[in-house]
Amino acid sequence: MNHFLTKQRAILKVYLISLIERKKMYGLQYLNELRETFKPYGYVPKHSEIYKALHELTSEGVVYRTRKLRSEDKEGFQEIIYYQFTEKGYEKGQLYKRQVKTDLERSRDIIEKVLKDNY
Amino acid sequence: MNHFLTKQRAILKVYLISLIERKKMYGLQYLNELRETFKPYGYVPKHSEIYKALHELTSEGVVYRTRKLRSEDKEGFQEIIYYQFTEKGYEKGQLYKRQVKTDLERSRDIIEKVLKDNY
DNA sequence: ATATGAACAGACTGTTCATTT
DNA sequence: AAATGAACAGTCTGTTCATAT
Repeated sequence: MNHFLTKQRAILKVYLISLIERKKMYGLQYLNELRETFKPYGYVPKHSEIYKALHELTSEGVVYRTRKLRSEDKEGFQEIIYYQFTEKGYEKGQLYKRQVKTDLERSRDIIEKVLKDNY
Repeated sequence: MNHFLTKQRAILKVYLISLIERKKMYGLQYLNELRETFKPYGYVPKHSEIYKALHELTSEGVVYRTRKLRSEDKEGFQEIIYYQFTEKGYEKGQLYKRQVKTDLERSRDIIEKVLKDNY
């Protein structure tokens, strides 16, 4: 494993864990949240990335999915999928976040060093 | 162009430009320098990355190559390739560094935000 | 073993297509 | 149009192979 800067997938997963801590949401809601989050930085997450991140958290046993039918006024029934922590999910999520934190700090240190060394 | 964190190729090119500003060197010398630089961060640049970065700087007209024969005591003649700025190379290099600086600062801001938002 | 380079493979991310309501 | 998902394509990086001294 060669380390450079933190991968975007890891960062998205950290945000998703934090969001799931607060509120049970579904895919496109997370997408919109995260697009708002990164708007000032010119980074626009793609929907496939969010879904892949959610799928990973699911297969890693951090969260589980519940299908629900969204009954809207006009439209019919649209199936949406909510995510929440499994029994051990919260702890697993915290562990993952801690690991990524170390990686983020290392990345920040690298960037600081690059700026210091070259400018 | 979607922006997330700065790519390692860009960072290596910035370091190479800075190194070429100071001293005319050849490929594996840059590699060793950069391995020392990133040693504390667990990142070990690969030789192919350095060569690709040098090739890019060459085809972008920032540097040019000069072949020299290294006559060592025991060994025979090993051809090595030195890099130095073209006529407009220094300026081009500075321009590139400025562009990457903006990107590095944005990346640092993103990482700071991720740390602030999730921990 | 040092030095350079290219070919190939794998990982990561983005774009497009498919399906349903 | 909103929502989910998968397939496919492109890019970036790492590993391996080739060549020469």
